[in-house]
Amino acid sequence: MVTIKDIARELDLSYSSVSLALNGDTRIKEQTRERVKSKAEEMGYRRNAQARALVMNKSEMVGFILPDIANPFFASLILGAEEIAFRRGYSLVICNTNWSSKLEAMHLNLVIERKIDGILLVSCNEPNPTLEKVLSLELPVVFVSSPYPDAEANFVGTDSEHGGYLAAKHLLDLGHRKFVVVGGRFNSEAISQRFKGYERALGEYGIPLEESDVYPGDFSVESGCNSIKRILSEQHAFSAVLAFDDLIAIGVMNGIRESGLRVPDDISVIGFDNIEAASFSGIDLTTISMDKISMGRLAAEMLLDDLYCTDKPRDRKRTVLDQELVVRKSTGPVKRP
Amino acid sequence: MVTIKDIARELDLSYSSVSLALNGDTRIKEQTRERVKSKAEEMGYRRNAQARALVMNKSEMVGFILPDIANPFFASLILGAEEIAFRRGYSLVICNTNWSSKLEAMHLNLVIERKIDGILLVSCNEPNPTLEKVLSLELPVVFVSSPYPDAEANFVGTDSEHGGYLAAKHLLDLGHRKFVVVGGRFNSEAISQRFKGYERALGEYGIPLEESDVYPGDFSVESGCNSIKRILSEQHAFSAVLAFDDLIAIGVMNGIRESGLRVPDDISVIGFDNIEAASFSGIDLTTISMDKISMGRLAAEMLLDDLYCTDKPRDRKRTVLDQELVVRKSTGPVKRP
DNA sequence: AAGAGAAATTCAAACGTTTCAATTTCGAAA
DNA sequence: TTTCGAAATTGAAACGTTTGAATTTCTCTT
Repeated sequence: MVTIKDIARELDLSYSSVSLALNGDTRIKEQTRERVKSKAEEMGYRRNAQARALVMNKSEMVGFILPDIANPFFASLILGAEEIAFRRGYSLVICNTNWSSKLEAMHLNLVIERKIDGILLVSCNEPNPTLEKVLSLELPVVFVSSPYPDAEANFVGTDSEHGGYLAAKHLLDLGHRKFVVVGGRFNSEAISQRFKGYERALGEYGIPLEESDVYPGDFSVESGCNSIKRILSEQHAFSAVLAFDDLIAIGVMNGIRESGLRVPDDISVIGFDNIEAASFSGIDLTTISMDKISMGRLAAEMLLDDLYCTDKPRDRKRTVLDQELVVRKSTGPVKRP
Repeated sequence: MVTIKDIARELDLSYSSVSLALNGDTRIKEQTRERVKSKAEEMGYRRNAQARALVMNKSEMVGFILPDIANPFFASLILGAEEIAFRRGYSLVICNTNWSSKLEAMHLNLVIERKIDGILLVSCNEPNPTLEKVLSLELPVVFVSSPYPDAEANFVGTDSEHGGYLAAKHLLDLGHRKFVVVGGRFNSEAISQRFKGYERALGEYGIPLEESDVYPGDFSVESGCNSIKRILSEQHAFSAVLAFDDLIAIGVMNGIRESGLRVPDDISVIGFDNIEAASFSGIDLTTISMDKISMGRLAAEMLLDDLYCTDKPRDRKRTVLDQELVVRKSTGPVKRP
């Protein structure tokens, strides 16, 4: 491997000169700088970011730890974050926790060892002592999409409670009065808040949400499909489904149709996130929409901004993005029997 | 930051002992090892992977460079690769090229500077001198999904030509004789091969594929939708659409339906990749299926295996995964007028 | 021709590890 | 007690940079 020393030897310069020249320091004579640069080019020199990071105490990498890379919602977040990170010379280290706080902890430790400069985190929000420890470090962390419950922490996302409210309100406006809630893990803060939003809307109509109306599961099409089939087999009386995300909602619609019922004629379904698939003709899912790519971008920007202003007492930042109801064909007025 | 030296001072040991102890070297007395480890724990020591990488000349990171993180096909590849990488102690650095060889080159340079140990690459296959240079390096590279045209290079993917053949053959078997091909960039090797597969199948029926039957575009729903609308407005005579991937195919179906026609009654559509959305009820896309997560896993395994066997003359490896036609409801027999 | 001042370059330490040869310590055999 | 070998520990260099202080080399002035 070609190093700075090799170039120095070749050019009969000290290696500090070479380093300075390569970094465009004007203390080095213009002509020498050029000589160094072209020699470096010629010899195929590539600077060693590790060595650089060691002495400069920053790696220009950030970690993005999230529950499920393949979930289109998170994939969009990554896309936005990667764009900004790359534009500012940073690389993204991606870690998939598969909704496990154990994996979340392992990944946190791993990226910290790697001396990444900051962390974007979609936490699965289970109690996690490692995360506590990390937050007490000097290392900047931005929570994305799902906020950190207690502590003051940087956050970019939406007002999930409000989103949940919007979703439930829409169904109520259509005349629905009996609901089931499908999917999700309740330890996730974003999900708890969505649920609270549902409850608030229903509360305005004096409708309680019983434990038995709620069917937890994974954030996947398969899980949504299985849940709704179980629900239908239980003869639960309901006219509308509140799904915690679009994948679940799509699964629910699959299940309903496979059971010989129609959406929305027999049952209305509303999702959450507005992933691309929600808009496909044939799916046409009513859902709560937000700009996921911007969310990723803003999160990365918030983190990187934090990295630039070193050692100043950083104050906590919060960015809450708009969201809105997108009405498609999966919801309709309740059928009066 | 707590370093090895701090522990050494605290315990009145040399820092080589501490290093050895921390790495579980048996030359250090059991008891000392334990003492060091618990002290490290107590002081909140985290080893510095940068420093380690510098001296060991390996970073235990691999780069994954690909065209579009948010495309579900690629997202699945990442998921599989991340799983294996993490399991073996490696981190994945993700880079999005947005189908631009310029970005591809920039990312290649960046990850090499970062001293990643190897590269997983879904190349956009445009001529790329930087890539040439990288391949001449000692650095292991595995091409994923889309092979490197000329050179002998590690590859994990499918036989795209065969896949293309299967797709076209299916439509021919259904009686279709007039086709349009929608989407994709032809510089991508995988796409060229799919196209060749189409041609071979049509060739068996003596049907030529004219330039005018082919509508290039992006790998996106939107692009597919726009293309088909243009095609329909041109009054092109055809009964079936060969789409280069599922997103395009879904867009095509959207466009067809929005134009008041039916799939497959009026026009049959076949995709490629079998992304999850293809199976959603309401989409039901006939497509060519392959195991994308396995593809990601195998690629990572191939790369990591290469990293372990250092300095042996590595021979080029190829893994070709099976693929199969999945018939759903987007294709049907041609309607005789 | 000397000296001042600026410009250009170099020195040397530092970043936090690993590693292997060298040294010290220890316990037991002679 | 001495000696020997094994066990345990240490020293020192190396990895490839950056950086501020120190030094050298110029270029003018006078």
